Amino acid sequence: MKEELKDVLGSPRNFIEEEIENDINAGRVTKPIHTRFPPEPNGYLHIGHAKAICLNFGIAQKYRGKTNLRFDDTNPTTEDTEYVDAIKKDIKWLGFDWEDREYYASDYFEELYGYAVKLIKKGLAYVDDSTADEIADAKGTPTQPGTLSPYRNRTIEENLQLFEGMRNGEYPDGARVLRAKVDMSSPNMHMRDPVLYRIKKEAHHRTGDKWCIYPMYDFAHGESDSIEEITHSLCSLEFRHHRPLYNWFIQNLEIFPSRQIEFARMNVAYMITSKRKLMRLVQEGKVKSWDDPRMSTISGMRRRGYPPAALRTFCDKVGIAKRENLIDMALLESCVKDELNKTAARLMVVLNPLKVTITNYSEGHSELLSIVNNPEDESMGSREVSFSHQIYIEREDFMIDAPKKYFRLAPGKAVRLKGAYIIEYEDHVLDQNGEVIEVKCKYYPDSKSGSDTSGVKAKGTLHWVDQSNTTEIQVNLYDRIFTDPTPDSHEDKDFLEFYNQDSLTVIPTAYAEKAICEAEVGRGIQFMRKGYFVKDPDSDDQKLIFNRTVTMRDTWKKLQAK
RNA sequence: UGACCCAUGGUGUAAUGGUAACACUACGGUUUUUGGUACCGUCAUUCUAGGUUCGAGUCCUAGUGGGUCAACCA
Repeated sequence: MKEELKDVLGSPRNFIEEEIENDINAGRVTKPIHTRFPPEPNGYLHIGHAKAICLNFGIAQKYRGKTNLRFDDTNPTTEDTEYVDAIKKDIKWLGFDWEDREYYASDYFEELYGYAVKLIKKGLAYVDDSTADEIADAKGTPTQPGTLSPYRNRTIEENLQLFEGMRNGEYPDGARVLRAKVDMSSPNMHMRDPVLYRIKKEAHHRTGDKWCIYPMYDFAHGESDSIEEITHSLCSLEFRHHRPLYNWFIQNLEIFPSRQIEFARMNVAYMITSKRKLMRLVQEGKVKSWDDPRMSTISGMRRRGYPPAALRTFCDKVGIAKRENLIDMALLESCVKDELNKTAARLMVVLNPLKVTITNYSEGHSELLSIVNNPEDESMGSREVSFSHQIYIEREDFMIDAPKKYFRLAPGKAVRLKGAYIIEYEDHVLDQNGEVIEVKCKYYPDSKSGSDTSGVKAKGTLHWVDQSNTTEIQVNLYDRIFTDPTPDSHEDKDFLEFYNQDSLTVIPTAYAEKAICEAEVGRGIQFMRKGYFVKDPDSDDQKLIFNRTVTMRDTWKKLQAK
């Protein structure tokens, strides 16, 4: 193992890789590194899962090992096949492949049952007839030891018979449980005779009615790791206290010694990862669906337009450690912008239009101008954009009384129209309310983009759309969904009190250049000077809808604020 | 009133006993037919107090602060 990985060993990027390399170097692992991603199919994947997915698949990739997808489906009450499909879709979209290793803890129910029998036979497990409350009471508290169950000393034969009776459905739900016989006075609550099996006469999404007893997490998860010969089982910090139990099972069952390593889960400012709270946003109508672009679900971020590559570099840049953290959203957005800057085609869309008439450009005439699609990537070619006597510019790009640092259109000023000509202010028209409804300009015919001989200087460049040749689109402007970076950390307040009422602004009609008709769902586009956008899957031939992924960096806005 | 984990710039991560690095943010500046991008610059006596050592962010002790653990959830 050590020889085969010689080239990747020696530069661990975090404490987990360090531990893995220690294990390899010390000869504690003799097979290729094997990790797993173990979601429970009872909800949709979110940003936190993305981190776990990148970690598990990333480490296996680095050390030339494998990663299993394993559904931790041991609780039929909450789990469903619907989630299985959604989870698989999300992982694939993120760019990872579990190949043929799609496993289910429920596939191991028979084997797990055998393990339980083995523990009983070793005198290390017993059937307990106590009620849930009685068991909880006898458990003690972190500062006080628990007391022994009156059923703790049943004979092996009796336990075997009772456990079989549980499996055969002879007792009602909750009548008995199987518990491990560990240590009721351990300072670690998880070692105080943890429950291994409970009776639940419920249909399971995969095994149907075959079972009426189901294993608990501690018994199912670690043993599944062993069955799959997972070398390193990575989980979050709250499972630290489960580790002694995890190892106790391995030792007493004499099975493959998987190793559990815990890391701090990632918290991102303004994002929540509680399944229950995410569900409330949907149920209480704060968002439209699980994949609403404001949701921190993977499906939400996909619809928002975050490229999978950006999510991967984000998870990578965040790093792995064991301390509490709150990641600045700006880091996520920086990864998104960086990816989109390289890959997104540029287009001009006017969100809030203001008519501009080019007085010296003959009415009825029009021409096609060629504009490059992405200055960062020549291979993306160029497109034709039509130009004529009347165009739209952004309302905010014209001011009657402009401050000195304003580089846009204003009385006495000239600006460059991106890919077209330089125009200069002549006059403007107001309506009865004093609102500007039109600006009249002259253009410099010899200032055409790429062959400018006019010598006219224009400090600013504006995006624009030819009025006679536009496509109308709907634009959804998204902002952060909460007004507080950690909405669920306030003991005295419900997290929904921090719901951002302005998290969605709909622009029913924006004017886009024709090329927008070629936009594809999932492929980010830059609306020049306005931000990155992506076509929403609800679009159809009648109506094109675009979601704002993220805004451009705006130094003018900052300047203005001062 | 127990056990366990953690503590490095505004944020996140690194430095593996040899004189604090990288990224994001913020703030300056250069370039620019996107006020975008790119590029340059500025921003830390490593929670506190002792100790070990020629030398401590790193090891030891105590304190302080934060987190986790008492579901027939995962």
